[in-house]
This record gives sequence, structure tokens and C-alpha cells, in this order.
Amino acid sequence: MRALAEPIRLQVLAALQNGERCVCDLTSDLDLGQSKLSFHLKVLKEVGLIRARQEGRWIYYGLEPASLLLLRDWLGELAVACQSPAPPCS
Amino acid sequence: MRALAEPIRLQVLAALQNGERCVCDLTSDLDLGQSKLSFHLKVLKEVGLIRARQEGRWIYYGLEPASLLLLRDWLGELAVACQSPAPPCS
DNA sequence: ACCATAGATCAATTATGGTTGATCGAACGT
DNA sequence: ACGTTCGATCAACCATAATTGATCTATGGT
Repeated sequence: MRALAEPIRLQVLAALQNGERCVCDLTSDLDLGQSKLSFHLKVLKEVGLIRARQEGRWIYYGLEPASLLLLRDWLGELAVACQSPAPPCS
Repeated sequence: MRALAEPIRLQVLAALQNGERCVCDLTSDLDLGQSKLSFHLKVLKEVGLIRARQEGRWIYYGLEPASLLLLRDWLGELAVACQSPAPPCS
């Protein structure tokens, strides 16, 4: 969850929404320094939100649908039963 | 999204999962200092994830289902179209 | 073998966000 | 009107995370 806190990382996820992209494309897409982007990609990869695939000289990053759906379902469950009446304060 | 970054705030959301609770109950539920809890409640309220309702001397906090479902749907959309083939790197 | 490029990593700095304790305001009871 | 309790707020401190520039590794081309 902390991984979603950073605006740049949300941009990265949005940029990967339509499929894999290599790092060099992402740097120009999002207009970011190489080091900065690499840092955020690492954070996203460590928590399992994205995955990396090396192909020759380039590395393609893509979303990891399973973990996204996990988060999605968790938010859904929160929203289900939250309308119960308040218990009286002790 | 930044509001979900902090572990304590996730605990608060979980504590509200089954309905409203007043601040005094939350402090004992989560074993938190009053000041600390108040700070995190403020953050969650500012982004619209929870709402406050005053009843006499007490204030009851509850989840805001609409915003939770909004986030939920956003994660769902991310996971839909992300399996497209990677465009070749320029 | 050599050079160029993609990308990761590291150390130093900076910025951001969380914690703590004290104080303040509002609502209630007597 | 007074004391008490709930909860918000503020200022000072502390911790964590992001940025920057340089360096390092690996791959591919010539």
C-alpha cells in the first residue's frame, strides 16, 4: 500500500495500463531521470505490483494483475459491511 | 492514495469495517495515543475515505463507501487491459 | 578487444510525513 | 458558573522516503 503513495508510481502504473513498456520508453513517456524512474520501479517490483522481463538489452516492465485484483477485492470488502449502526460509546 | 500508505490508517479502516465507532473506543481498540489517532483520522477524513458525525459529546467515525468503491474500480480497470504485447523498443 | 548504451545501485542531500506533549474549545453534568 | 471529559490543534522533534549525480554491470554492435 505504501507503494501506491507516490504520485510518480501511480503514473508508472497508468503508463503500464495498456501493456508492457521498456524503461527507456518510460523515461521519455513520463519525462523522468533514469535514476529516479529506476528507484520507483524497484519499489513497485518489490511489493509485487509489477514484474520485469529482460529481453536482450532491454527490460520490459508490466503490471501484475493478481496483486492489483487482491487490493481491489480488499477495498470492496471494506465497503460492504460498513453501514452497521454505531455501537453506543462506553 | 497517500492516505492508505500508513499502517495505522489501515488499522483504522479495518476497525471501521463493521460500522461506526467513536474516537474514545478507537483509542482503546487500537491502543493509540489520542493525539496520534486524531491526526490519522484527520488525514483519512481530508481525502474523503471516512466521515465524522457528532452526537452530543462524542464523535462517531465511519467509512465512506463511495470513495472506497471508486478506488476499487480504478484498480480493477488497471488490471483489465494490461496483458497486451509489449511494443518494440525504439 | 573495444566502445556505446540500458539500466541498476550507491552515498549524500533534501523533503516529507509521523510522533509527542501541551494547550485549547466545546459539550455535558452538577 | 464550575469542573470534567472528548477531541482537535499546535510546535518541536524525529524518522522515513525521495532526489541527485556518479559509478558499476551487462548486453550488443563493430
